[in-house]
Amino acid sequence: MDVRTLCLGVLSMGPASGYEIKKRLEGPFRHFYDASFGSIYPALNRLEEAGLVEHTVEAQHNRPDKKIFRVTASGRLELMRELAEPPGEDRVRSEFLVTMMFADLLPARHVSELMDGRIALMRSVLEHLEAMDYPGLSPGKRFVLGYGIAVTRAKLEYLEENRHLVESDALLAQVQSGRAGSEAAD
Amino acid sequence: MDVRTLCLGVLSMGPASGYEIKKRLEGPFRHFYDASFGSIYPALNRLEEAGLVEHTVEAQHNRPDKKIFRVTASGRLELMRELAEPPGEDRVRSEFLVTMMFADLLPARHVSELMDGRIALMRSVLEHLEAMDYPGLSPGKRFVLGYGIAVTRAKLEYLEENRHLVESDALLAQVQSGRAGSEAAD
DNA sequence: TTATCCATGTAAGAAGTTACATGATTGA
DNA sequence: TCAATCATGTAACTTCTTACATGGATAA
Repeated sequence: MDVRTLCLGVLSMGPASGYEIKKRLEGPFRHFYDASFGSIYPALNRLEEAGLVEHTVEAQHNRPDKKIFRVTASGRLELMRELAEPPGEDRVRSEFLVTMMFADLLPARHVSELMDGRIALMRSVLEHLEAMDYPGLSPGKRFVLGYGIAVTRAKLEYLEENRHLVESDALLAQVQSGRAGSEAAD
Repeated sequence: MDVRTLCLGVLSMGPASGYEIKKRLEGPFRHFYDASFGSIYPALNRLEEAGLVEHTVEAQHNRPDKKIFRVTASGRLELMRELAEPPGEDRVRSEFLVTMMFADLLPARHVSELMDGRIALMRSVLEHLEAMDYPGLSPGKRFVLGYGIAVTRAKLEYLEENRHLVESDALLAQVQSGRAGSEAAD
């Protein structure tokens, strides 16, 4: 599964331009898949070459024409074929967690600031997700959205309840073992 | 932050060969960062060129020599510099969630099987993580491990309590609106 | 005045994966 | 007998990101 399939999927929910696809990916998708314009536009052109989507042109005022893409019949088949394949493993890359893993190498103040920022971020993500939950969502969207909400809540709770593990303990441990500043400072 | 930094971080917790680094990344790291041999070995060589790590050779029986890497003083400085930078956004790519988003395009039986597999996977991940939680972990490791456990539990609970959203409702909705098989069949 | 939104696209480059080469040992 | 473990490494390839090009309209 790649950006091509993702575009096919988004288009299966309704026609859209490349620009709109990108915007839609910033909705509930955002938290489990991302794509840039630089990958979406070429993906759409390749999908069209393969006959999986087609487009009509809509004129714009002082702007490049808008290309509205639609999935073709064979595009729908191809999407189902792709979705029927066993999904690959999740790929996660969190620089925040890597940083926390090595929190004892950083000044406690810095760790606290990171933690504040992270908690604020999780709160805003949560608000954002909760605001999307209106009646009329497809079952798939509702499921995935609920998943995002549940996971984000768990993260937020965990951060609030366990930040002390990396904020004070690490520094205290250093002080107590007399290593404070011996390697890190200056 | 890339595989180079990650290797530097792993090595800051103790000397290791490339092979061992890979194994260690399959511990608590696994769930928020991944790297293959094809990226680790070149990364180590580049780190060494830059003077951030150095290695000693350990002879093996009928095997390539084992190269044990250690972080140098400037390597530690570089690691701290990297960790001090604001962490980039999390990147997540979950084919499972994409598939669930479009669950209504798939046979309900298939969705159920996917769900069973996913729940089993989450359970084994959870067991695996819980088994790692022994006294003596660094605060950073404990924090990150607890995070993984909390998030995995939340996922597991959500899946168990909400799988019905994509297993029965979607199909029922199709049947009820008389669209069953009109597009998907044949 | 500066940034953001709209709108498409290309080109260069980064980063990483997969597959291969080599090969003995150990366990199922 | 087949797969996995240990052990390092390279090369080809895929995939995606970043930066650029274009440019009017609108909001801060």
